[in-house]
Amino acid sequence: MRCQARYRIIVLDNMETHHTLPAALNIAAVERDTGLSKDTLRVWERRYGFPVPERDANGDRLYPVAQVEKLRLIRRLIDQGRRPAKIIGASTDELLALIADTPDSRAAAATDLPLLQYVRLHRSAELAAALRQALLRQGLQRFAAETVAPLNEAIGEAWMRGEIDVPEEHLYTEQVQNVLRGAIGAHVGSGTRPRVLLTTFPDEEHVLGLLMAEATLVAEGACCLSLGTRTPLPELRTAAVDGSFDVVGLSFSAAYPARQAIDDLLQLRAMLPASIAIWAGGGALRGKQKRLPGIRVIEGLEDTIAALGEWRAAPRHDLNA
Amino acid sequence: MRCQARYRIIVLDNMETHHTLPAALNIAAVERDTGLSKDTLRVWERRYGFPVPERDANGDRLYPVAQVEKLRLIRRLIDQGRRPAKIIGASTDELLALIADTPDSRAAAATDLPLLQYVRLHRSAELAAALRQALLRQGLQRFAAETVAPLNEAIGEAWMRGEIDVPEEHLYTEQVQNVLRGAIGAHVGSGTRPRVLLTTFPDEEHVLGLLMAEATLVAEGACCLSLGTRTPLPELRTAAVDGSFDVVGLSFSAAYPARQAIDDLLQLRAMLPASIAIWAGGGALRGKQKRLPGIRVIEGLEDTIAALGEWRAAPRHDLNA
DNA sequence: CATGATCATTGTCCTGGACAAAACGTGATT
DNA sequence: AATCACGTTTTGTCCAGGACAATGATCATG
Repeated sequence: MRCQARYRIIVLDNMETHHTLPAALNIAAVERDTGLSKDTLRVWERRYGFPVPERDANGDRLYPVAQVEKLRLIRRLIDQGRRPAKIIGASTDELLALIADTPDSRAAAATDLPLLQYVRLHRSAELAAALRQALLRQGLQRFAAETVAPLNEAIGEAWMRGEIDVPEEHLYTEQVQNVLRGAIGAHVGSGTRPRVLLTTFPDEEHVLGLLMAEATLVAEGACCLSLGTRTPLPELRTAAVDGSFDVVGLSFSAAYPARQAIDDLLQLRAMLPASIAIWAGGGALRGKQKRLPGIRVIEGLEDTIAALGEWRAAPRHDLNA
Repeated sequence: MRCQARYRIIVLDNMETHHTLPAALNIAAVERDTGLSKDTLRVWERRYGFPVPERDANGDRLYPVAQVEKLRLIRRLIDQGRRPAKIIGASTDELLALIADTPDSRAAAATDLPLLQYVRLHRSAELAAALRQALLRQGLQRFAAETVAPLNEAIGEAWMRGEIDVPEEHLYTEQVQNVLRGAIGAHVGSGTRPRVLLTTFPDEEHVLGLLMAEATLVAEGACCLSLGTRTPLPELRTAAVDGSFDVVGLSFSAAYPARQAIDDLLQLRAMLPASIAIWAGGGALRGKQKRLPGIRVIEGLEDTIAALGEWRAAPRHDLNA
């Protein structure tokens, strides 16, 4: 089977066998590293003349690392809203210039956050200590809203501008998870209402938004159960109904296509009984409330508390359950 | 763009619009839900005559949920070592019988674990409380080795046997993460040696093995930095060298192809200076020590402590760094 | 029994064509 | 100025069917 070896890399030894770096990646590895599907990579080659990979003895594509780097830059710019045809012909340097030209100067201001510097410099111990200190000082709720949320945004923007890379983002996510999960675990609070089931749709893998929501809700005395990311819709329905939950909460990162988020939410709405509320929040849903009948759009972390208040103030819920 | 809607589902309204369930999934959704690639799905249809999806107005495949269910069963059996041609013609009931026939009767014994029952019954609060209690009773290290590890295995086997589903596994993973990460965060211990960089390769997304390793190491006074899952090799190299780590630790679930694990590890070994040790553990590597020169294979959690002892007893490390 | 050669199975990659959904641009309307 | 409606262009995914190498299975030999 040709691709059973899912991470096949061709190594070209230059002089010695020490410190060899992979010189070319097969199409599956490029798909993983850039997030561009194999079909997209092939159709770009056909249409725009880039990338133009080498071929191995069998005629399979082999992408030099330089081209993969450029693909990564292009991917970033497309995520910012640019279109492939406009940028794919540019040189690597021009692409870097485009990325640096992001008019979002707020990012530069946010750069002053000392915590962001810890991320940049890989100071994980200091980062963890500072996060924990902020948690103690602010309490769980304000910690999520006033420390983690802005930091999240600053990291996202730094990522867009290419100022941080995979390891920095991973490190950040790990440390925040450690702190948030520890704090969430400390709040036992079972048996209270409402009972909220938290998760994301199958194509959404970002976990921090979910954890922040859970932290906020738990701090307000709700009884939360998180299924983590990527729960298939039918399973989500079963879990919500069988567990007699009051609310299903969904989190969407800004990268999630808004249109798909709306479709998926309406689909879920049709699958769940009306007695179960649906709350949905995150970047993909800003200002989409009117298009989502039967769904409470959460506009930011503070709004979570408002939604909770509304639910508790609502005339009647089956309290005999 | 045809697949920009990555989670397109065709809903057939039977009578009312309430409680509609998706009747058929497009090929991308099936790929996500079953883990079988689009190419594999198409080639199976060509070769074995299953699955045989409907077609939409455009000629695109639409897989009825019944066929997706069967595909999931087939996938499970293949993961157990069966071959597609032998089982793809069987009926759903016959497949279920095959799964139930797993000779692994240890799973039945492990079923008695009370914690596993909490997972089965979605008793998340009780599960969390029991985990926390076990942690307090046993301490972090024994908790990882004597509670989490066996539970992990039992869950894995129950999954293979089809006794638990996506939400149960997610719920379990979430709760264990909450407890483990809280405990890991409590150990500060920076500045000690060795400095260990923990992560997984890009195709490995299971996080629990990594967390268990981190818990064990942290409890022994190592200075751990986890990058979470899926770190690309070049970035891993950079992070390890720039952060002047003594050890890079990799975790492999049992589902990771052993051959690929070996290739990837040797590749990493060639990329890192000899002064940085590589430790690798997890199901995919049982008994593979001899094929991996320059890599310390960790045979189980207890062996982690042994490896740590060996490292500390080794004649000389650059202590002036 | 272990080991090596032969054969069958199987997953991935290839080419080149097609199409619908999203983005864009334009002009009319509030 | 915004907002909306509409035609045009761009773009990502899907399709068919052929090919091949890596893996597993089978069988012969030491």
